Amino acid sequence: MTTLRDVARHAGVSIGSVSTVINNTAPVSPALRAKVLLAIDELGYVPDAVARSLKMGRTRTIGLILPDITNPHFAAIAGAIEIACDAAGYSLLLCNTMDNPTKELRDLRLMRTQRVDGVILVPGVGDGDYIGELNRAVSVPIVLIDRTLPGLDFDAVVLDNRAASHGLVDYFVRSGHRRIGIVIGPPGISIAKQRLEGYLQALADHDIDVEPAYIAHGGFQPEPDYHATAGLLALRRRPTAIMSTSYHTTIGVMKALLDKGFRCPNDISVAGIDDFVWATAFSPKMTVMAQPIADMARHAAQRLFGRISGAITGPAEVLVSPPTLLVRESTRPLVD
Amino acid sequence: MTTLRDVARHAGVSIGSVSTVINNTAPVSPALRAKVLLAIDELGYVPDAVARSLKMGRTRTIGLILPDITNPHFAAIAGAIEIACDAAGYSLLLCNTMDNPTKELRDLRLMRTQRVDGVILVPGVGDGDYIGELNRAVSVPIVLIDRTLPGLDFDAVVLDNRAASHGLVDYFVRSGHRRIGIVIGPPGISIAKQRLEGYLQALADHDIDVEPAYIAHGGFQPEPDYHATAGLLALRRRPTAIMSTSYHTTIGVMKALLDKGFRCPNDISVAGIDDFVWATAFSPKMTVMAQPIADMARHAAQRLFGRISGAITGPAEVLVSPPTLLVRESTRPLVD
DNA sequence: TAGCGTCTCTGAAACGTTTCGGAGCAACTT
DNA sequence: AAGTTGCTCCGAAACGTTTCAGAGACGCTA
Repeated sequence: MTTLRDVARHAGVSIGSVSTVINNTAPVSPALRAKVLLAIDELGYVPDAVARSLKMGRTRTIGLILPDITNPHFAAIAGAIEIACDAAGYSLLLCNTMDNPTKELRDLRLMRTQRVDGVILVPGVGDGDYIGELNRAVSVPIVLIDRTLPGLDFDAVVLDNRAASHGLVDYFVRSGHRRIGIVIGPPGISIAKQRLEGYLQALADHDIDVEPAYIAHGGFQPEPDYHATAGLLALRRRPTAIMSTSYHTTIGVMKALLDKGFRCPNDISVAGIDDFVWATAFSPKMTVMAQPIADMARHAAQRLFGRISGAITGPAEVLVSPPTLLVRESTRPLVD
Repeated sequence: MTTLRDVARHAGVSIGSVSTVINNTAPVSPALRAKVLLAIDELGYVPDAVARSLKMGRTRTIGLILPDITNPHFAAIAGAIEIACDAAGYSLLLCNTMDNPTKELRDLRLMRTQRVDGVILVPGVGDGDYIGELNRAVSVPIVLIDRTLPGLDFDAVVLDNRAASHGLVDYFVRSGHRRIGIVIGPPGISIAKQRLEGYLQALADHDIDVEPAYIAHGGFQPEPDYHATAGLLALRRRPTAIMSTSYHTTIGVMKALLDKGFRCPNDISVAGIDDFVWATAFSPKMTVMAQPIADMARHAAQRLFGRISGAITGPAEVLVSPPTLLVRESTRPLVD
């Protein structure tokens, strides 16, 4: 590995001068610059970010901690953040928690030892203990995305989850449905809680009594949500419409319908939260509440960069993004 | 940020002793250990990986460069590699090339300045220039995954692409099809080339003449592959079966069928390469050649770790993994 | 008692940068 | 002619670790 010293020696100048040329942090004579550039080229010198980070006290790296990169929803977040990082000159350290609190804590600590300049975090189900650890664990700016945490003032950018499920219920009701089921995730996760609240509020707004059996708890995973849906379908008076509350949930729901022999939308209407490229490639094309996921991720990244640079100060802000209803073919008006 | 020095001072011992305790790299008295551990705890000291990396000459970080994390196929790779890294005590630096050679080169260089210990790379369409740069750009072990590069001896783990498309054609022929179309990606990418070869070879093996019009070139992206498929469907004597050669391609193909009013498999059979969770959640459930993607990724990671540690030496090896045919409902025997 | 291992621990050098006080020199001002 | 200013460039300190030669203390043997 060739170092600054090698370049300096080869060019016959001082180490400091080479550094100045590389970062052009001060005016230098054309002659010096030429000599240095030539030496760099001849030796194939590449600066050492590790040494640089040590000296500068910052790594130009941010950490991204999310539950599961395999989930297209989080992959979309990761993709948008990577682009933002690239544009801003940051590197990206990726961690997958698998919704495992222990792993999440480990990842958080990793961020600390790795001295990242900031963290973008999709928090999992953290108990009080976890939140304390979180506050302690990281001494750099954090911005939350997608999910949020109670009693924590971090910058955050999230979907208007209540509006999303409220809107879905509204749409169902407008189409004549009144027996509306929901497949929802674990209540420990903020979005599950909020999406359920939106559902309940919407029913109340439409003067529809809540039927507890219509609320099926899954796990935001295809498998448990499949079974949750199966439960809904086995009901004597089953719902005429089901709302799915996440990408993975939608897979579970649709799989259950297919396996149990229900046609969608003929026998039952389904709408979900989260859009995806293949939502229009198969039958039925899915009616969904789409979230501006790329924008949200971009915004989270910008906010983090602002915090890091000090351009943004002041109290934490949470940006709530509005969802968009995309009516397609998995839903239809209820005709008696 | 509290340092080793702070801990040492607080515990009333030398810096070196603290280091030895932390890494227990030499025997120390119980008393010393206790004092140090207490001080670490009281000060909330966290070791600085940057300084450590500088001193040790390695970062315990590997780089992952792939075309598009948003593509579930690559996301699956990333997920499996993250798990392997976590288990082996490595951090993961993620880069998205978007199949842009310029960006890919930039990412490669980033790996070098970041002093990662190794790189796992899904190479894009690189010309000769690129390969030279690649060799020069990185001085650490590289292992290729998914795609490969001509005239480059890096460790690699790839699918048996010829067998995958050959097997798909075999299956179609066994089902009575003889007019078999293919939607294929850009020939610059190794897997596109190999998958096309498998297709051609299989046709030859079955004594079926190649119909050039049945070979539709897309881009391994939903959009161009949609149009490529539309071209196939507009043929006077259109294929009775279409094989899709990637995840994104399958989306394009199925979307085209849906939009153009063809029912699958009734009007036309479709089978693809790459399985995905939602392949069984919608209609039709897709017949696919699945690849053992998680195993492949794990293997790539292990191979890289072995190269880094020096446990693996010798010439580059490429591991070719066999695909598995999963017959579902997007294909059916041809009845005349 | 002197010499010698053994066991702990200390202190300093080194990793590759950035940064900054100051040296050297030429061109001005007075 | 002496002093001042401005422009380049140099050299060394510092960032937080790891590592290693060696200092001290202790118990043993001869």
